[in-house]
This record gives sequence, C-alpha cells and structure tokens, in this order.
Amino acid sequence: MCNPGRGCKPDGVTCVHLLRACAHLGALDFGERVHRYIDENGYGNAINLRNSLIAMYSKCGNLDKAFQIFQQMTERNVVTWSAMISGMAMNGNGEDAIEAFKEMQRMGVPPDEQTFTGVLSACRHGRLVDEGLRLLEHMEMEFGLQPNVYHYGCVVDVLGRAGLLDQAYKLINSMRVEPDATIWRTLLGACRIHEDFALGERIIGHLIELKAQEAGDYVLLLNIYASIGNWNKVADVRKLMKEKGIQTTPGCSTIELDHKIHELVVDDDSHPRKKEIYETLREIEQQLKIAGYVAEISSELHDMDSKNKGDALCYHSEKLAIALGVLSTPPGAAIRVANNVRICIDCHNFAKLLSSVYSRKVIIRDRNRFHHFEQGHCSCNDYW
DNA sequence: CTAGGGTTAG
Repeated sequence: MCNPGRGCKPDGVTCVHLLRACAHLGALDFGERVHRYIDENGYGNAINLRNSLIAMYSKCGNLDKAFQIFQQMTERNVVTWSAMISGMAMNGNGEDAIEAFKEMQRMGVPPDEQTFTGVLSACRHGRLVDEGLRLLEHMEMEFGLQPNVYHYGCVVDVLGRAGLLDQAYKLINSMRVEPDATIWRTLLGACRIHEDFALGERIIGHLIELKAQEAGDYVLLLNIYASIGNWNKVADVRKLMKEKGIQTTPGCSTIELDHKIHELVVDDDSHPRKKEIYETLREIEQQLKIAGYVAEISSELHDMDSKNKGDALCYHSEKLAIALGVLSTPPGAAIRVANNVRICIDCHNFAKLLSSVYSRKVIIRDRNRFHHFEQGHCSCNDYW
C-alpha cells in the first residue's frame, strides 16, 4: 500500500480516493486493507474518512460493518446520515432507512437533497407508496427543498409498480421540472409490468421526442411486445436497432479472489480456468436440479423453443462468476459478485437455491442494488 | 486535490 522507495506515503486524501474506487468496484478486500491503513496511521478520526468508509462498506454489500462504523462515531453530520440511509436503502433495509431518517431529525440534523435521494430510494426499493408520497410533500413544505427529477422518479416508480399508473402519469405532468427520458422510461417499465399498452405507446411518443436513439428505449419497447407475444413487432424493433447500429451492453460479472478482480462475460471462453469453471457449473446445476431447480425461460426475450432457451441461460456471466467462487473458496465461504446489468430471474433463482444447497451466503451487486442470498432466500423485495 | 445519491431495460 505504501511506496517507501520513492518516499511517497499515501495520506488521508489518497485514502478517500481509494475508498471511492473500492466502492465503485465492489472491492471489499482492498477496501478493508485501506481501512486498516487508515487506522494504523491515525487518519481515522477525520469525519470525511469515516463517511467514506460507511459508503465503501455499504456499496460492497457489508452493511453490518458500515453500521458498526456509524455507531462508533461520536459526531455525525448530514453526510454521515445520508451515507447510512443510502446504504440501508441499497441493501434492502427500507424500514431501517426511514427510521434513521426520523432519528437524524430528532438529533437536530436537517436533511438536504441528497438525504432525500437516499430515503426516497428506500421507498422505491421497499415499495412504500404512502411514505414516498408523504416524503415528497414534506421535502417542499417542511424543508423548503425543491425535488429534482430523480426525487420525482422514485415516487413515479413506486406508484407505477403499485399499478397506480394514472397517478404516476399525473405526477410527471405536475412536476416543476422538465421530465427527462429516464422518468418516462421508469413509467414505461411499470406499463410493461401491468401490461398497459395504450399508455406504454403514448410514453414511447414522449421518448422519441426526447432521445429516441438510446438502446434502453428499444429494449423496453421489445419487452412490451414480447410480453404480449407479438414476435413480429419484436422482430421489427430488432431490425430497426440493427439498422441504426444500436447495441445493448453485454452482461459482465466480477469476483475478487486473492486481491485480484476476475472479470467474466456472457458465454466466457477466455478465462484461463474456463474448463474448471464450466465443469463446476455443470456439477452445481446437477445438485440444484435435485433440489428442484428449473431453468426460468421467461426472462429471455427471444422467441426460441424451450430447449434452446434452457441452454442459452446456462452461461450468464453471474453464473460463471459464482462457479469460479465455488471452486476457488473454502466450503461455506461467502461469494461476492458484482454485475454490470440487472440480474435475470433465472440467475436469481439459481443463486437462491445455491445458497441453501451449498450453505453459502451469496451477495450479488447488480445494476440496481444488492441481493443477499442466504438459506434459500433473498433480501430483495422485487417480484421474484 | 478530499466525504453522502441515481432510476428503466438488456
């Protein structure tokens, strides 16, 4: 960690940067080394470093450790509270996040815009409709803070998922800020869940006006048509994407083993241990099938026959990373994987079952949030 | 030079 040969010793500022990098990568081991370095060098009393540690541990999925640091702090400012609230939200402890939000006010620390980002995220992840609406109102009336498009987006998401599509649409139109493409996409996602094609197509109109060239818009459009089984329209959209040269991001997972980050992609055939990985994966699948695992085919958007779907789903990068984790760590050790896209329902089932059959905690950070799998259950509140 | 947030979809 230190470079004595050049007489250049990392200081507190260096550590702040390092912790941010660890948080971004989900590199818990390295983050822990930075933590030890901070303590050994007496940097640990600086409030910005304690706050950075809370964020790092939260973003690496170790909420207990983040909370431990939080509890040991004698001085807590708005950043401390916001970091803790966001950490609870992203790790699936929505109720705790709201409790913490109330507690900070009892302690006389006024929330700011970023605190509301955290607590409204908690409402979104926890599906807390009334709480979300109430907070959005209090934000303006009680604290004089102008909600931004993300704050509104959380409440639109919560309303939409609850099936209150009209109310969500009205909220977007009543905003004092301009709706962006993302907030329309949020509502479009809800239209897909509740199969509201009329509103869905109206929203696509708004999206095309704003920035129609984004891959995500077309993917959502695909989802709507796929969920009603209109494969002709799906094919049309795919053709359009091809013509415009629009590509979707390939799935990619990372796992940290012996202080090294291993990166795996969908259908990876370039990893030096690919033979072992695929062997382990097949062995795991056999074990899981005995326990009742059935490949979930509905998460594929292609109109293939079931057999092909079953095969295609075997090689998602998170499964490869989990297999590498199983074969590289001692029995019972936790497996931590970071994913660049959202986990699919099949890999979610796979991890859930693996956590019970192999008696391992599996912690997956996806594009959205953390999934803590333990004894056949997941901490997440989503519909799977 | 430094601390807290981030949506939909694949």
